[in-house]
Amino acid sequence: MKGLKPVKTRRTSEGILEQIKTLIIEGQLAPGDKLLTERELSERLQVSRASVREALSALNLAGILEIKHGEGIFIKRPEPNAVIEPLVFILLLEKDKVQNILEVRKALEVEAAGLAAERCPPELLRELEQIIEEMEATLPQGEGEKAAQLDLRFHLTLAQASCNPLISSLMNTIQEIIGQTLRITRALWLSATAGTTQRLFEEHREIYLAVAARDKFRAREIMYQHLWKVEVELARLLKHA
Amino acid sequence: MKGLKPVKTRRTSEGILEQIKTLIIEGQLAPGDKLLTERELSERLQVSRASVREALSALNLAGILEIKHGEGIFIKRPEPNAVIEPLVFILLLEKDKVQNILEVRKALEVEAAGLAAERCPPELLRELEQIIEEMEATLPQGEGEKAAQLDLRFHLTLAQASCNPLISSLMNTIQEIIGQTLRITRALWLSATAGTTQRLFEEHREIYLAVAARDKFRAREIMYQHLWKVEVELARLLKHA
DNA sequence: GCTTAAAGAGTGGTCATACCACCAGATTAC
DNA sequence: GTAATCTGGTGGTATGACCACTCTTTAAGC
Repeated sequence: MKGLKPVKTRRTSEGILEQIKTLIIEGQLAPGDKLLTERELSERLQVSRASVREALSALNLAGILEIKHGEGIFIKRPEPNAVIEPLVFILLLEKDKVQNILEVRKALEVEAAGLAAERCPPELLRELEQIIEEMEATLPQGEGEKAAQLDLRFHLTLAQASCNPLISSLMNTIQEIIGQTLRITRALWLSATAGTTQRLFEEHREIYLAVAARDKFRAREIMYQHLWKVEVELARLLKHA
Repeated sequence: MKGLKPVKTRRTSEGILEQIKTLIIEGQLAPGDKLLTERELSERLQVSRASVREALSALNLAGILEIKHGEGIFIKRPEPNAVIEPLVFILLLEKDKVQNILEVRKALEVEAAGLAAERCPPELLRELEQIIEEMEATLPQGEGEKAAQLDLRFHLTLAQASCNPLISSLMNTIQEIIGQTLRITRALWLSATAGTTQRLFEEHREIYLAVAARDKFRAREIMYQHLWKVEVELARLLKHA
């Protein structure tokens, strides 16, 4: 029967943390709020303090709670970091699955490009223009730290210009994961992209111009082609690494 | 200084779980392996069993360990589901922002359609074909439970056909969240989609045909148009709800 | 009367011990 | 030879004690 899941909550600590999560999801606890103390939870739930601590420890690792020694336990504002750590852990163990995360990134970036073309506020459009100008100014220097920084700035600003905070958060998360886990030495990457700086710049500029022209289909198409080429190149590098 | 993070490991249980994770990342512990017992860990690490249990509880929630009462503690094979739970939590907290979730779904579905056109295995292509046939057979019945089930099956099978387990898992999750959180009564939805069943069917069929023809750009384009219309319609409904 | 230091209360953190419940393997009985 | 029982080892939970941190209150000194 689809939709039914095996009953898996069986440890006392699991029951405790499910209740706490439910309170948060239902809005009865909001970020910044203080949770009951360990002793109060223990009393209310009729369980030992050790079981309560196990549940709180798990929620702490999951980034849901912030525990302050001598002060109390506070609800954390959910942030991408809560998703990053498990993802990084998986990617560290299954490095060949980087391709999967790159495809998710491509999906989100193409959508962001289209939405940015629809919604980009003027100040972010100016910021994109400025990034493109800086990219052009650094062309004679070839690849380097500066070019990489500008590339990242461009993509993250575009995600922000989508005016969808979920996409923006996911993009921030994914870019950080990719940055942390790709096992490509800088020299290898730089040698691989040698001669393509001009092309990358032109593609970035075309994305910007499509966004500026409010042409969402063109923005999507160019971003798709741009990232498809990047994926192909990275797949080639990974195969020979 | 970029790359440096505040030293945050300070609780005994945090130190324990970091060591266990390091053993796994370095390959000294592999999925399926049995971890030392709680009492052994307590002895080796010179900490109490309660601290060990706190660490293990956290790793259990994170999907890294599998704890079997009376048997032992085993290393789990990492799976995308470990990522899903924190992501689901974030999505559930921002469920009021359904529009944002729908845009993330559109991004993933369009990418899945393109990848499915490239990679769809024959058995899934046959399954898609069968779903399309069942859709055609139920057309005279109009909207209903059957049509909704077929719609969901179509989209989830397409996600599976992308051969990207991350996309597939995310899609499963997002569909479930959308199903849980959309504040649209069934009657309202059915009345809103009255007269569009034929169009929805035709769009699904065109997506299938594009996938069958291995035309990834067309698959992407039709999926994009399909979901864009759904989003527009839902936005209209939400505004009047 | 104001400032500073100490005390107190409440909080989270860790530990030791005891006992329960589950599981797999070994042993015994038929 | 097979099934039932026993045993030892495992995870699960509880209780109580004490430590360390933080904030508030109170008292002492100027």
